[in-house]
Amino acid sequence: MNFMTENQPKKPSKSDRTRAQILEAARLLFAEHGYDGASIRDVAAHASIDPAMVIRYFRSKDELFARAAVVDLQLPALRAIDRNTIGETLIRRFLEIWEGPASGPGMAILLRSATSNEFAAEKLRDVFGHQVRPVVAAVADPADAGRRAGLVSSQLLGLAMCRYLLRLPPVVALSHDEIIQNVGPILQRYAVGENVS
Amino acid sequence: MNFMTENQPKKPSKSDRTRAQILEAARLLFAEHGYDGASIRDVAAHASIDPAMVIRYFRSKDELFARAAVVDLQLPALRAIDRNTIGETLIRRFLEIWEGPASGPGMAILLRSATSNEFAAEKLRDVFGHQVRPVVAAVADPADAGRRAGLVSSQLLGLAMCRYLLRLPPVVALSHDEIIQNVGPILQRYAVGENVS
DNA sequence: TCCATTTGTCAACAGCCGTTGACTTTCTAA
DNA sequence: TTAGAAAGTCAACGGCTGTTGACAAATGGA
Repeated sequence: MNFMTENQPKKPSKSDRTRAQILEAARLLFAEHGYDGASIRDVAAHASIDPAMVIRYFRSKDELFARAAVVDLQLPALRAIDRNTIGETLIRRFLEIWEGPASGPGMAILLRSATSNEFAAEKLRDVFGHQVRPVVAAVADPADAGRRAGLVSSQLLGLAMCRYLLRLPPVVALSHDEIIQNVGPILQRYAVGENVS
Repeated sequence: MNFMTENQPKKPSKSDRTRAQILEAARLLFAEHGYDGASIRDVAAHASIDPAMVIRYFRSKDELFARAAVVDLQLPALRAIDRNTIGETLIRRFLEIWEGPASGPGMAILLRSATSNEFAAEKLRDVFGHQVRPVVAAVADPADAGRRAGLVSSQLLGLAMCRYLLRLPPVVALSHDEIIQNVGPILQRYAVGENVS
């Protein structure tokens, strides 16, 4: 191990390219077939590499999944949030995350496996706690932030499930504008609207 | 095969009990660990039976899953629906389905596996098309029924995901009343409220 | 050029899976 | 009581899985 090049991003050595190829193939297959459904042999074949190399570069399938399941929602900075348009802001960002050209399949990876893989579930709860919750907390009474963020997440995860994983035809058919105009106000209400008990 | 007793519910023969035990164990394990996560050997052990018996009674794992994944939401009869309270009606029924003492784990079975098992996904789309959609169609313009039912389902599936499968703490902590009062109006709006484009 | 490190190939391992068939035990009807 | 069907047991199969170690090729600095 050459520890000197550890922090120097100068070296795009051959191994780095292979490593990236494996990770890209893994992200694609994990997103499409879930943790159990995507075998190491599948990933290797998709990256035109030997299965043993996958283990060499990432120590195990679990570690490969952990590396592949990194999610950064890049939600707006807390200071820049307008509480009057938080609902629309969230649903627009949601569409970028799931359909935007620059976004990877990070959320699909987590959501696809979260129902049958405890690590993925924990990671998803983590995304909620560290990325979604703070945004809601910035516009609502902190005492309510958890409940409000939970309701927001239930709507957004449900929409993602129906549109991208389950592919429920009427939900797939919705245009971006329809989604924004129908779901935006709901998120607005969950985040800062009237609430109960 | 004794075809004469086929339609006579008189005979609780030994085999019928075993068959029921296997099915119950299967429903429990499929609901908890998903299709891939629940092996036939697990089901057999849980039913205190030999794995070969599972195959004898149900011809294959796929067929066992198909028998276990039967869902009847028992939504209100179409004629009996009040369009002014459809939102509250739906969310109350939702809580009964998922937490009521008489309800089985049917929906959990489907939802747990729908992200990585195409049969479960298709079955879930079927429940939407044949059980949820007609109810919404009974209270809304039939031309909009699909879209409206889709939005309703996105909220309900998302809530189920967060509360029962992902177990997001703030969503688990919600009381029945909180859920009814927060989500009910949303479903009401999706089902019969103002809509766009 | 030469050698050491890196990168890649190949075959095999142990384990779990769904499924099968041969066998024994238990029950039931005549 | 006895023959035959039903119910249950057991060991094994082929296949796929993650993972490993021994070996070969390629690479790059001296």
